[in-house]
Amino acid sequence: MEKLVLIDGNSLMNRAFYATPVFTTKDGLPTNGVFGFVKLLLKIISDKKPTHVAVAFDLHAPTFRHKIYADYKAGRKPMPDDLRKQMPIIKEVLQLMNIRICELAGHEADDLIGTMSKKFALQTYIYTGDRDAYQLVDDSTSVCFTRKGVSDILELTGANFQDEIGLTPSQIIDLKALMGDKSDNIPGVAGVGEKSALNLLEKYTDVDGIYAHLDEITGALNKKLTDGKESAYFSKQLATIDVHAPYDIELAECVLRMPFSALVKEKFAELEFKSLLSKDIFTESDGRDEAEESNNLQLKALEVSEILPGTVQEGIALIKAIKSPVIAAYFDEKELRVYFPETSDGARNTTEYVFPVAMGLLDVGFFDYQLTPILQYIFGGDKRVVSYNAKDVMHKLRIYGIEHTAEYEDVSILKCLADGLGNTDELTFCLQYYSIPEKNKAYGLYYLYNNYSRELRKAEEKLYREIELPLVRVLFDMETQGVAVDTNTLAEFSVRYNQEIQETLEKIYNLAGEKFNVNSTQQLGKILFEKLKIGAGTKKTKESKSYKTTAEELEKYAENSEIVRHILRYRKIQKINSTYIEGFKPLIVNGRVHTTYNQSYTQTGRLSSANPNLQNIPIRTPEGRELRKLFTASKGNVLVDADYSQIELRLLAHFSQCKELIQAYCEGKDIHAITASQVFEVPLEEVTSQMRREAKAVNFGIIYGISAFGLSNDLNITPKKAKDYIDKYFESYSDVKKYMNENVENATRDGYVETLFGRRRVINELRSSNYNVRSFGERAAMNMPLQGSSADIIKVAMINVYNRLKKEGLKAKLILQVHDELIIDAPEEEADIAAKILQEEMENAVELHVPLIAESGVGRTWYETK
DNA sequence: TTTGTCACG
DNA sequence: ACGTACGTGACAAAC
Repeated sequence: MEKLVLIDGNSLMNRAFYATPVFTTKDGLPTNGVFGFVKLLLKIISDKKPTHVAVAFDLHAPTFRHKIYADYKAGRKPMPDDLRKQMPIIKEVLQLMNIRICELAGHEADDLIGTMSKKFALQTYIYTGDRDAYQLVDDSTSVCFTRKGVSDILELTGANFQDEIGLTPSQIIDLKALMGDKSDNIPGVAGVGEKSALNLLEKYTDVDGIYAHLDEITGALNKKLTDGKESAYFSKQLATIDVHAPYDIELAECVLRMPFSALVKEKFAELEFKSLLSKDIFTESDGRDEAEESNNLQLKALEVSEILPGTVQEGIALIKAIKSPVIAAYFDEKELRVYFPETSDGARNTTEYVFPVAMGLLDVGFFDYQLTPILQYIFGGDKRVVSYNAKDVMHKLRIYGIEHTAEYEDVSILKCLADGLGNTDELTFCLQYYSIPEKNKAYGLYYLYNNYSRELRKAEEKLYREIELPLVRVLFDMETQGVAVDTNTLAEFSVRYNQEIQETLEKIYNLAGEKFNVNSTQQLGKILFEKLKIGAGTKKTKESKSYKTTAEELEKYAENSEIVRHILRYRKIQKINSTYIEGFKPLIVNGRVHTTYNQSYTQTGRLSSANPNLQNIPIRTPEGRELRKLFTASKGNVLVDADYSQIELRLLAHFSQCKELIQAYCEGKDIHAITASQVFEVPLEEVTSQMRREAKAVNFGIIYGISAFGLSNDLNITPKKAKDYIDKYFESYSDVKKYMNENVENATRDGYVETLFGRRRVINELRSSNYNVRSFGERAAMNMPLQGSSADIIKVAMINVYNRLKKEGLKAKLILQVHDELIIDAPEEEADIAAKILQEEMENAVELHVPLIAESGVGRTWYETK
């Protein structure tokens, strides 16, 4: 059967660009958008097997919509530079592929697609990330809408459209006519949003129907519709895709010719699309590259063999017979998938085994009880098991009561070390990137494990084996242990805060003369600056409607305005209540909260903490700090806490080899006071607390990759004055200046920076032609070695503390990490030894040119440890 | 899903 | 002439 695929080139390039990690060729040309687009195109071809393909693009020229509406798409952000550069490349690739490109001055890609879909009478699939195309769906035309970047595709057909969307295709136009479209700057009817638009369409079918029955609609909505009638019809006109565009094209021009010529392969090689070269989509080459052949073989889909519960004994036998020391195991709610590289007779295994999981046993566990022995054999032995997130797997096994003695490999962590970017990707995304069939998840894990392992340099290998992998178990135990919460105090706080929130709201409503949602920055801005006119206010952007209402901004009016004082108070207690009181309640299990540490997310090597985030519990204000009373030691225990003193500044002294700083730290001097004395040119004895405070801000600024504007903002001084401070600082500490300059220089040359232990972060921004983007890259380059080395060091300390507590047979357990702080939950009689261990291991985690100092405290609650 | 705000190191 | 401090996560509103 003949099938036509029509692609919205601009839309999918945009999606692909944002969904694909940034990477460039050796020459610094960004290619991620082209790569993502080509991947998607190949996937579409293999999924749909079309006989005809065309890709439509927008042209820059104004369209007929601009002619009737000058502001059409006004205010839309311009295409990012890095994407714009890729548009000619994709067109060149398409030309080489002999795929028809469609463009027409005065019309958008949508119009050409609509026109072709109506003109050609064959089954048609439209691929786009733009919902406008929904209106084109009919019995022979489907719209395939890309979601989550491009990884997920929603196919809307004439048959399922109504069920999926709740409207008919033509009602999509009416919907837009009513609610407008911000991104295209289509006005719609003022005051009508999605909700009322949907209601209206359900009752009256379309815009004509609504206006024919306007008398049945009452109240404010009637007025809005009456006032907005003209705008509604005008918007409808703008929203309607022109399916009769004057575009002269024959179906024969769109024939898809496969395989692609060797020129396409050459182009892919030039663009460094290595994973695409092995694909079976090119004309026969002269067979010169044997390695490519074998690579191709490896990437072909494996057989998938299902082991059903009835034959579970076979499954067990299979697992027991595995020879390979390394096996890959993937499992989720639906299935357990296993791959091992070597069969029992020593041949390369080409089968992936699947154990379907019976559903409907969700309470006890989603594993069919028959799977338990299989999991036990996999994870209870002495194999190395490859997984994507080992800690997560360990938790699942813990919940289902399976002993897990296996060693783990963690592909997510490997990936993050290998590519020097924080890892935000899911396993399925990584598989796509390497053209591994989605169904071969276990084989994919094994492939990725090998692939990323090979990519690691010595330093990263060491980081992985000696720090990240051992840390997985430490974090697993910390998460499992959890932190005790004083639920009585929590209940008291809850009552108190809810009461004060109500009282404060009353006062705000009274002073405002009306009720409104104080949480809404939009409403708040209007009340303060338009109704009450407490001052001019600051608009966030030039033409934006909304005023800035940050605490910093409102403070300016607080002295003269009672309502502002109440609002600031409301903000503060509402934040505390929603995040740290009400927000915590659902996360308490048996009186404890169990955070989840993400080990492969940040760009610097730090951990992050979520559900709940225990790394941002208030401390900076006395009132917020009270919340730390909620976090207590277990019964009969105390909390032992230690935090590094100025670890990042010490690392700066170490890296820069700055004599003055090193000496100051070796002698245990007050570094901020010394900085103050240098910057303000006064003897040390005459440094005031104000001067010390400002010098402290300068020191922080240095760590962040200082700028005069940043510092001036922080200290509320002029940029000029801030620049003086910085100049004075660098005059006094010229080694620091030299270090920072060299650091940025090297980073710009190499494209990455490194920590003490060789953890890399790739910073593509350094090569941007945009000043702001580049400046950001430079600051990040200055900061990462400091923040990242600190993260490396505390990880070492955590592993050492963990091992020592174990070795010395103590009951004390590590329970929290807050970047430069560790907390142990210890029986009272172990408090002293735990504190000693903590301090020793933190201070001796690594040897630097300056001493590392950790200061410890003990208390019943987190509040008391300081 | 994105934006604004605010909590931490 | 531009518009920023570095790194995170949670909540509520708005899109």
